[in-house]
Amino acid sequence: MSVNANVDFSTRSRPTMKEVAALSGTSLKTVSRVMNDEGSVSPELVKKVKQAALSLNYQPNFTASSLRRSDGKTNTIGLLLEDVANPFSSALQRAIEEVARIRGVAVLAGSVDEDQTRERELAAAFISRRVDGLIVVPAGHDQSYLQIEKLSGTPMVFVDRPPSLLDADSVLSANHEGAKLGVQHLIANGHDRIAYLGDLETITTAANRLAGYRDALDRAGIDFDASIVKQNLRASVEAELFTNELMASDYPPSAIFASQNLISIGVMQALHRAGLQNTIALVGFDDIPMVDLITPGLTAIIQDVAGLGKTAAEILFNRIDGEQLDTQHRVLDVELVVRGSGEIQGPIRRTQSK
Amino acid sequence: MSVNANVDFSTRSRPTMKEVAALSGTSLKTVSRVMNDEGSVSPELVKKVKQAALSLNYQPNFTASSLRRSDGKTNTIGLLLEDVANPFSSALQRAIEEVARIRGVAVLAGSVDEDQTRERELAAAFISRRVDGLIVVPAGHDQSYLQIEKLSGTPMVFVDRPPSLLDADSVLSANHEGAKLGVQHLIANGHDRIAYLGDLETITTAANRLAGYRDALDRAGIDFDASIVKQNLRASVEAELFTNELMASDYPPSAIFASQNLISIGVMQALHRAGLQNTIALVGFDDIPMVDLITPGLTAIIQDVAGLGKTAAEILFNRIDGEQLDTQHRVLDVELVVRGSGEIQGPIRRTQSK
DNA sequence: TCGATGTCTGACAACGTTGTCAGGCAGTTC
DNA sequence: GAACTGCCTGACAACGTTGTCAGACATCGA
Repeated sequence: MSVNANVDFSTRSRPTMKEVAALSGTSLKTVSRVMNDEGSVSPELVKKVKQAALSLNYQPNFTASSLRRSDGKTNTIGLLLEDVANPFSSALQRAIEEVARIRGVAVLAGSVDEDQTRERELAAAFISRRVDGLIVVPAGHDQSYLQIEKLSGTPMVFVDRPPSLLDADSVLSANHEGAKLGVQHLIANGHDRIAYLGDLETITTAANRLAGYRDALDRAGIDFDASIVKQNLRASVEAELFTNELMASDYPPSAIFASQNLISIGVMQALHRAGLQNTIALVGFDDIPMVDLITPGLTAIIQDVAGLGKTAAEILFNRIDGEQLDTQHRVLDVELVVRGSGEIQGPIRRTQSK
Repeated sequence: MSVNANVDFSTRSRPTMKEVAALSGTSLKTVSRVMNDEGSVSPELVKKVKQAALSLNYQPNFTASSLRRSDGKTNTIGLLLEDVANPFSSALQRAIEEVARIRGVAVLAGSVDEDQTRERELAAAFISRRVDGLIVVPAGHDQSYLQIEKLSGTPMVFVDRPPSLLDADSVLSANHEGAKLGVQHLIANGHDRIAYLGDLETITTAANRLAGYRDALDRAGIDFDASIVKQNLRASVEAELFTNELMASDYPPSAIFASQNLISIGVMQALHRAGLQNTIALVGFDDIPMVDLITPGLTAIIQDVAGLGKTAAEILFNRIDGEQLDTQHRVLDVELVVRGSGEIQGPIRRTQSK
């Protein structure tokens, strides 16, 4: 029984342990032991089995293995992202992949597109594949459908937005604080008429940022003026148009706070086209890639996206390892990065800072 | 035997068909039939089974199912990308996801980071999970390790770069043609001293772009000058530094061709800092997000990234469906987008075009 | 009334692997 | 030489599902 049997791979289906056992003249179980480096196999047999496996080009079937193993782990996790193509989601995915890779865990990722139905479908697709855990940027406002799944033992961590109607771990950015910080920065630079351009108001993150904006105004004794606040802007173009409206109005603001990067882009576009980029101050939430080619640079509140992903992954893997902690709620600091657009002076002279 | 039995989920492990069968007073096989909508089950039984499944919150185990099913499909594909976080990769991922979603196929994605070892490890990780197919942006220069896998029946499609030492489908952009087009555009605008700043020369794509550059020069009768050609630039900063060097040299070029977006950014940064952005012409390969905020805008050769992903996914799924075609080699057109930086006139007056 | 036909159902084996257990064998101890 | 130990090996069942097949039952036609 030669180990170097000439095998025609082209007609062969994928070999199994059974075939490796037959070729090496040993039993299925011994092959399994060798493949899992169990150590209780004599060196000669190990060698024979490995040769046979090599000559058949045996590839272990991890799905069969995880079905049988007592831990039942698939070494696969699922990611529900807003849109894998947007920079926030893909940076998150990358950070999570980094942690997963060290543990030999593969990552299933999918885009939810702010659609509740897709969120549920994707979650179901991942669950039916028995992922060891889920990391979710929720779109809908009801994650109770995951309750039973969580009780069935699938750990899950929410990122960027908290879960609704479900008690589960979350890792968020300091949205309220960040927006407050940005608006206070504008106030400190002499502005008291600051527009707010925001995302879909149903997104918790967006709501928190608006609250931060209001908080900053309150503390400075500035009245909230609904006429210079616009939410539910879904694209750069919408932000651009509203900025144009603002600038054409009787009493335009001297500064703008943009709650999100697509909105910052729209505002910048409008200001540049109107030649107002050095007149109207702007602070944006979220960074924009390559923003330093533009003058003035965008003063921005920057999230630690990699930190969000890494933290979420670490919590998830701790849970997967069986750690029993109370529900975790982490909030990561954001940072104000000064680049010029936020330091354009407003009409009011003050020495106050922070 | 009530179907509405009160079950304590918190201590329960995930229910199986067996339990659903027990609760509904029928057999395992009948449950299976109901779950797969096989139709040959009487309406009353269907109802009973569905109620039992619902009350236990039964979730099918797709991995067990695919182990047993005769087609053996996991309805999962694997993506080997350069880096899930870069815009090219994530746009590709998104386009592929779009096609996969329609078929109920989930997507495993991982970053290879131009590292051969990671490429092989990731491929092995996906193969051991028995993906139905692979889409690969190869990093190494030897994909022969996938030969046996391909013969074992796993379809695979290469994107952006062709496979080496392996006969397999590929979907590429017209890199040679695109670079040629860009350089010819500069020549048509009066330039005859055009620098070339390029990526790692070992990447096929980069090599093809350099060849396109040389081709355009040849056709215009311009000599190749190695002193204004620099390859292996791995970051924007390196491109920026080399641009500075070029501009400080005795005989600086009047135009630059940047073979890739990170390089374009570096060049733009250098030109802006030196105040030369309206003096030195620039054409870049690949688009840059939000490039229209910068003046002059970047004239660029733009790839149809979504098209690459969609085409690759379609070829892959055709193979998965068992289609037996010759190896496919698709090349997608690229487009020259005029935005200003490439139309800065050079020293030579010509009326020649194309 | 009988066999033939069709519809629905369940027992059983199987997918590729690992957990459990018992058995064979050599070495050690009394 | 019997009893014990430890090491190595393989038979068997099991993970959760689906393919195969045969059986139960009802219906139909002659």
